[in-house]
Amino acid sequence: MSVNGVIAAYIHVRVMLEGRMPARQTSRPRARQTPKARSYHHGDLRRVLIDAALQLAAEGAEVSVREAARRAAVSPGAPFRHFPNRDALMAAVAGEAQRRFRAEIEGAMGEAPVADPLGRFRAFGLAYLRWAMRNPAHFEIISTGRYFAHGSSAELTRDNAELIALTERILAEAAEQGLLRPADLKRIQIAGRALVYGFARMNLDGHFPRWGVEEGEIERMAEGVIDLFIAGIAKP
Amino acid sequence: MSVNGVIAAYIHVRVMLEGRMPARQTSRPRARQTPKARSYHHGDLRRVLIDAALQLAAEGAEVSVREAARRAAVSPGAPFRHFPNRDALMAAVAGEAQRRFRAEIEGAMGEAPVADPLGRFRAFGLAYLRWAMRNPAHFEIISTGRYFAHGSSAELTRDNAELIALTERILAEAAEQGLLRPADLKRIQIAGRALVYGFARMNLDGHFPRWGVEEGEIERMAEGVIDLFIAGIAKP
DNA sequence: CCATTATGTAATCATCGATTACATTTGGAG
DNA sequence: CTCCAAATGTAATCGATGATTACATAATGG
Repeated sequence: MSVNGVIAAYIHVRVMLEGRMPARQTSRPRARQTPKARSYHHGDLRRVLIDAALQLAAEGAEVSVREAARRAAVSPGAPFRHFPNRDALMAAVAGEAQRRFRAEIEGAMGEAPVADPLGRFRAFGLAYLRWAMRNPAHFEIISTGRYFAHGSSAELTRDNAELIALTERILAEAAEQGLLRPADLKRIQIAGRALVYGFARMNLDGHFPRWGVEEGEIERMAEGVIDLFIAGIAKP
Repeated sequence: MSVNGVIAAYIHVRVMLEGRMPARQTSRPRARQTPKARSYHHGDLRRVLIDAALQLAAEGAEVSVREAARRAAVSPGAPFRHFPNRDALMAAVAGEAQRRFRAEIEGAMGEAPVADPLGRFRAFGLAYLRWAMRNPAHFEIISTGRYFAHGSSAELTRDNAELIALTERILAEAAEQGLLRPADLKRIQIAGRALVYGFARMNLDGHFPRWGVEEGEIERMAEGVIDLFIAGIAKP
């Protein structure tokens, strides 16, 4: 094993152990021709940290700053150059997850007929639940507010308000077209949201086994629950 | 300052810093006449730890084994004589909280007229939500399954199953009396639970500010949401 | 070209859950 | 009553984590 090999192995071990990438370049202090080669500065560490944290969450692992740093092959203190604390990182992660959530829902809404408010309402609920059940860790992060202070992610707040406004418009249309039994619209809106949120969280929090609902039945049950609710608010 | 004074001050500092209560008795190695005086053995540390943890949760603080030990004036390792790990402590805490939750709900149900299934269903939902909103930290612990492995608290599992069976009976009675629109009972049951669970968690997770619902309106909104749901499943 | 700023590293702290070896108490067998 | 074993608490220690500080290196713009 050459001297460089030994050094490389040493670096590898350190990377395995702690994820640190020593500043030492094996040769040529300035490798101009390969700007992609990891240099002392990372490139876009902020972005990479968010992605690493998202992936950690998706794997069901606990999101720790150090682990994200390890995956970015960077020292444990480096993330704090981009986020004042762990919560700020989580807020950024939540912002990204919420963006995807909103995109998914709005995509599904685009396929529902504009002229059918209750159909759109149903599509909203279904898209909401499908995403929540297929991205449980991300849904947890954006909904719980346990990982960072409320409102510390402007993106999350904005996208959330947008989704609330969307259901508000849909229900208003349904009411205008005389599709609803008489009831306070805000109450319907909140009840509907509580229903899907509660269903998503029952899944997330592992309640369904004790309700005797098998894994494969959950999506069908979600549909049934939404339909039950809509039948309850719709004019007979 | 006397020598004993110095020792007392030293002890005090250690208690302040780490919450440890040294075994050293200022005199009389065996104080028979006061069995309550803290001796080397604690008496019922297990119980005290659970209560300390419950109180920590109620204060909104993070529940840590060390902090519970501090409050019990015991060394950081002592709790592990009673709980194999942190999760086991949390499971015991959850068991205790769930016991209170069930007692509260069954108490409220006792006041509802037996002959009115839908009224009992409504009372169940209201009691559920009231307790959840007035004991947010306890509700969080018993519902989330984030603090300990599923099913590691037999008490929690049993009480939970009991509550599920209760709503099942109530709905069956309602159906027998012809009070319900035709629908799958299990679907109604799960939808109802998702509704109240979702509402409770929206409150817990701080969603209501962004829905424009003030603190004082929440209980009224809870009532409205439950009534909306019942009106939806009841035969017109 | 150089200085200012941005970004990463190294070293260090306090806290936490957990484990181990040791100390003290308690309770039962003889 | 005595003595020993089991139960229970203490002390010391480990590894992981979030966080902070001083320092090193790169990037940028006048």
